[in-house]
Amino acid sequence: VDTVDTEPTKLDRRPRNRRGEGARLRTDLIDAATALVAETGGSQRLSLTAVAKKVGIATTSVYPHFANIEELKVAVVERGFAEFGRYRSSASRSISDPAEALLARCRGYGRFAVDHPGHYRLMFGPDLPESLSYEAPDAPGRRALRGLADSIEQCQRAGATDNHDDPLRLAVLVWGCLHGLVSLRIDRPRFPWPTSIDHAIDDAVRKLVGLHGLSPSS
Amino acid sequence: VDTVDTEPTKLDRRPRNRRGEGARLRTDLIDAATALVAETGGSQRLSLTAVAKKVGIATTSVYPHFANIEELKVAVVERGFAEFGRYRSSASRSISDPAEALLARCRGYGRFAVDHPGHYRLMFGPDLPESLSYEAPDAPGRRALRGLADSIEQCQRAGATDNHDDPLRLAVLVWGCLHGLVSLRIDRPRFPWPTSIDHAIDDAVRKLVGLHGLSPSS
DNA sequence: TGTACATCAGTGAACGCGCGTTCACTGATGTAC
DNA sequence: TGTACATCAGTGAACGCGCGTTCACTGATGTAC
Repeated sequence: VDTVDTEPTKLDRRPRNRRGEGARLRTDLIDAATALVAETGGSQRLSLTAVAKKVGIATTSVYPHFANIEELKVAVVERGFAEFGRYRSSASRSISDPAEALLARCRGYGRFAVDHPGHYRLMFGPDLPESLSYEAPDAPGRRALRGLADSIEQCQRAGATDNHDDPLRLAVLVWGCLHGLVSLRIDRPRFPWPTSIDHAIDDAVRKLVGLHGLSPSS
Repeated sequence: VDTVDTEPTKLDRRPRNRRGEGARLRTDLIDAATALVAETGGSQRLSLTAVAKKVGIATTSVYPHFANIEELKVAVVERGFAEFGRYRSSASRSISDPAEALLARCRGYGRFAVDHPGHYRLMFGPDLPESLSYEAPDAPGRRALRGLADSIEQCQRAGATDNHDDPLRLAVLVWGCLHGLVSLRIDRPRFPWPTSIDHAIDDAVRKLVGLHGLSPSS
């Protein structure tokens, strides 16, 4: 039997912001949406209703901050790309050899996907909001790709490979393969993968870029 | 102004099956679900309601044939894998050289994905029904992978490559890369891809398997 | 050859859920005077 | 120093939509007799 005397309080209702601090709710909403994407492993369950419930406000209170879910998704994706960049740059920090740096950055790519599968699917899958969809040359995905091409070009200049194709073309190829390797791992976690994701990435990148003379163990 | 005299007929209502032919509705439902997956480019809009509407029956009439959407999805996916197999085998038919056959089958893989993006996403994405999710060794995806490994092994035996790694391990690597290359093409159709999908697949597979001595143009 | 009836192949109404979106509103609080 | 009030930060009710699922039902038709 429930304790009848407990008043039917609206549970987890969020305290109202002070005057002038209404913008806080905006970041709280992005936090909640980010958490929902992480929890549900995708953007399927990302709805204004679910986000409002998680934050503890009325659904209608979302509207002053975001006109629709799409805008909220964009904010989540932008955060995701920022974190994605940190993964890759921190992976190659303090590595001077360009080939080792390239491999480390690619492993960082994989680690981000494994750590944040929901965000990865949203960022590189079919649900990416229109406004970020790689059409603008300064879209975050395009910038990441240019970074990969730069890293490959460094390898070519340092003589770490005999492949002198267009670095951007090579980068697109490497990107595609990385995407497939990590997508399958996060979407088929129970498949008996014969090697670790790091090993698979190393193997693929070495072969695709034609890196030579490196110790084959990572 | 509408012609008022037209009775409000339930439009597109499907004629009732003859007695004993109730099973026809089952295939009609799979047809409709297949069409919906093809139209919407995924399984998002695949619902009992939508399928029933498309077939022209009451929603409740689906239940005698499928207990839930999951069962319907399974039927759609099984059809998809059958078609997928036809793509790959017809691509390599009448090719005797094992390396050329491997490349042709991989291009067939890509063509299936480009021709049927909705099915491809369902078959290789996170929405695959549990019962088909690659755990059983005889799951259709597992059989396709073994076929790829066989094709690679033929290349090794014929001396088309110097790589003598475990063919299954190589096949998993190639599969991952193929998956990424085609997934990005179908999910980012407006990206300025520098090469055709066929060319990208050829390039990647040659490098990953280490094929040599082939005319580099496909 | 006729007819009763079991069965088949569905229908229709109803319910609750989560969702997006509108509209009028409320109550606290900073600030102008 | 007090107070009126504009504005800020949200609320609550309501609507229609698509969805899954239940339940009792209906009408045609093949078949047993």
